[in-house]
Amino acid sequence: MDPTKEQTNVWIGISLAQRELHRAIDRALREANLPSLKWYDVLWELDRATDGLRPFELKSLVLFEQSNLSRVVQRMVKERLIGEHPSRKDGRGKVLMITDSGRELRRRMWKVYGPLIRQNIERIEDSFDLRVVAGALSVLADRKSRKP
Amino acid sequence: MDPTKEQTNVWIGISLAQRELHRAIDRALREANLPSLKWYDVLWELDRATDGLRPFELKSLVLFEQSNLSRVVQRMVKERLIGEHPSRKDGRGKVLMITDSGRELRRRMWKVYGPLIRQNIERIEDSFDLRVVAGALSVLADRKSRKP
DNA sequence: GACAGATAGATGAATGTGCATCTAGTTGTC
DNA sequence: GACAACTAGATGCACATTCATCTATCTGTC
Repeated sequence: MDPTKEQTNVWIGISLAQRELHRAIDRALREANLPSLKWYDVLWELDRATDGLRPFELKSLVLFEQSNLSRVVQRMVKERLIGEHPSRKDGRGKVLMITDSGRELRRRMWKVYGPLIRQNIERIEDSFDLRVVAGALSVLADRKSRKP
Repeated sequence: MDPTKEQTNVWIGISLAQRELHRAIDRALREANLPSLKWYDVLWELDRATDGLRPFELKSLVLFEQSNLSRVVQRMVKERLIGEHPSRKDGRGKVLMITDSGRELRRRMWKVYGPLIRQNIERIEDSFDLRVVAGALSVLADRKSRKP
């Protein structure tokens, strides 16, 4: 059945806001000679995960396509930002760990990325409760909460 | 300066929700042998604009890169979904108009797209006010409201 | 009205992305 | 323990996207 006008507006809002901000951030990173947002996502998740992550785990955190993640990882390994170690538990798999230079790159990227998040999101803070907005979005991002 | 935790959560929510829903919708369209969401966006804007649109106007509605829009339009013209007419007012430009078969394709796409919007967004409706969420997002999507 | 800059749109080359498919290893079931 | 079904990850291919330019036209200023 057709969505309501409000439902449609939420979806359009998500689409356009993401397009606009993503582009602004990626542009700023590029201008600072830094890699793109996707690499940041990977570095961030691996930096948090103290025991490393399997690619399939990483994939469900960052919501990349599997084939795409596979190639991103290859490039990042080549740049020595992350390291690969064969998985002890699963002969098919490997464990990804961030390297020191990966950690350092993430920090440098954050110096560009962080302020842009702040500048952009704080524009709505006076009129809207960020916790409400974030709460709604996090439900939508969660595939598991979808009905079958 | 660093963003707050809530600011970051909003941005992450936008990113992940968009990635997840966009992929689900594009997949459903592909399974129904229909073109991707981007084409829908173009068809929709041209269907609303009774006098047609110049590519640069369309671009600021759908937030595509100019070079990309230029090629998307080329493909859609080749498929006879939209028509090009030289602009009478501006020798550099052209005016895009949707064709009947473009209108019809949009209707068929909506039959897949619409229900997916509904199913996904209505999941948050009980807990959140959609007008609030949409309002916040629309501010973020609007480049003009950004401070310099 | 001539010229400098701005704007509309197209395009070559490089890169990214997605789907389909492949291989290798794993888990269950009998 | 053998075999079928499943999962992790890689890769060929086609296509989409981006950046950097380019051309043509337009607009403002003197």
